[in-house]
Amino acid sequence: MTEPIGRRERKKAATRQKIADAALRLFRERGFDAVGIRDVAAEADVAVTTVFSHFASKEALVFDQDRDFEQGLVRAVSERAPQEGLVSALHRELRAQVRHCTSDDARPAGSIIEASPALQEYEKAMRLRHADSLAAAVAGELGLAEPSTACRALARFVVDAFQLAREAPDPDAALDEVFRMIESAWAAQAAAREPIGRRRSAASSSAGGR
Amino acid sequence: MTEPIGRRERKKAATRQKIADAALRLFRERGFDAVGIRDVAAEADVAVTTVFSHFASKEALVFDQDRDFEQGLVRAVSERAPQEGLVSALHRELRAQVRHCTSDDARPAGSIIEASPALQEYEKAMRLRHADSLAAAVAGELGLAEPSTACRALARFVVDAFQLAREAPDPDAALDEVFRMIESAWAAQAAAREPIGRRRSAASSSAGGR
DNA sequence: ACCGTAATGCTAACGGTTAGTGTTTTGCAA
DNA sequence: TTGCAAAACACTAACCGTTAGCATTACGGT
Repeated sequence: MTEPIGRRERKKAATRQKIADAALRLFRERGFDAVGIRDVAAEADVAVTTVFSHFASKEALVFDQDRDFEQGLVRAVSERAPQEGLVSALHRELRAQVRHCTSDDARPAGSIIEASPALQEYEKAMRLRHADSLAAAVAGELGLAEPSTACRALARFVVDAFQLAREAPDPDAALDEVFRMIESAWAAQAAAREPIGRRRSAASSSAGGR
Repeated sequence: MTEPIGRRERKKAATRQKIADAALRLFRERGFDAVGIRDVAAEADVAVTTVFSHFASKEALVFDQDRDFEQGLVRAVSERAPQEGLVSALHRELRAQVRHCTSDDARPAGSIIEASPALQEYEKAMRLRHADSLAAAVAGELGLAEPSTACRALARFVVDAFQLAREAPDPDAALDEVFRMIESAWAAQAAAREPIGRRRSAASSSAGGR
């Protein structure tokens, strides 16, 4: 499944890793803003253009492995248990993500981001793009051709919940609190859509396991 | 109230206006990305450094008068009618703002922003900052020393509502829809905070005038 | 062995932004 | 009026992220 790789791809991956390692090391030592792309390239012993052939931007050097977030959200809604509510599934997924981010401080990226306002801005913009993906996934789950306003709103709220939870002193409690609000908001939207009638297979009910 | 201004401040304001006008003219003619700061400076007949002494960035040249949004939100909560609900006041304010943005296409900023993805990113990041101001205002209105999680969530949701409404084919309807969700979310949060007891002077109820 | 191509390198540049350094203009007081 | 400090402005030169252009090397399939 991950074997048919030749020397070429191995070398490419090695170069990429060498760059990422060098960047992380320098960022931790001197801080994100005090390290130039040219420094990273020199430390990794590659050309500047090679850095940009592996990473789209300087910020992408920090958010290298952070594709998990977007994928996690989309999978949480598409692969959830048959009768589990959309919001509940997202609640569980985000609880796991928040814990992974806050507890695993060993991950050096966290401290680097906290030390650079520029990086925090970048992260927020990135999460907004994730919200669009989530909105599309939710719309698909509901059988809609394109995301409705309610889908988009839900997706935004969920991403907001993640960010608010991470900034809060007690992330778990904050996440639960915001998700109570989201749960209610989603229910109100569903009620307005179906005045009186049969419910969809997926209704609501907040996450249980704690 | 706006009189005790000397020649110095008048000249400074004139220079600022001259720069803003020149920038807007060039942006409209050639597009945001095709105009350099050096072009703007030349057109306004000032030095590049002077441009940056009046505007923090190239993007700020476009979002010059857009302090209205932030101020409007804060004033909507602080200067609302005594018995009007927080969410209702914000709903009314945003309805006005959305209409002002969508109808008043004469304002040249709108078309410039639509033509540049970079500007749209910048705008989203800007709105997030506005959410923090709104959260602080809401917290103050509730007698809290610092914004609680619920305040921050409400502020985020409100800003989300604005952006979603502007992107929607029917902005007014989308705004109403998202605000139904927000209203419900806020009510759920209030209920969780006061299990059973007297209500605050400001409760809820959605905006009426339409 | 051969050729197309992906990966990397080097140089130079573009555009936003800033530091350093003067020069003019303005407000204010002696 | 004169003198002076500060603000506003100009000019130069650079820094930094990013990209284009082109040369070179290493690899993979034929």
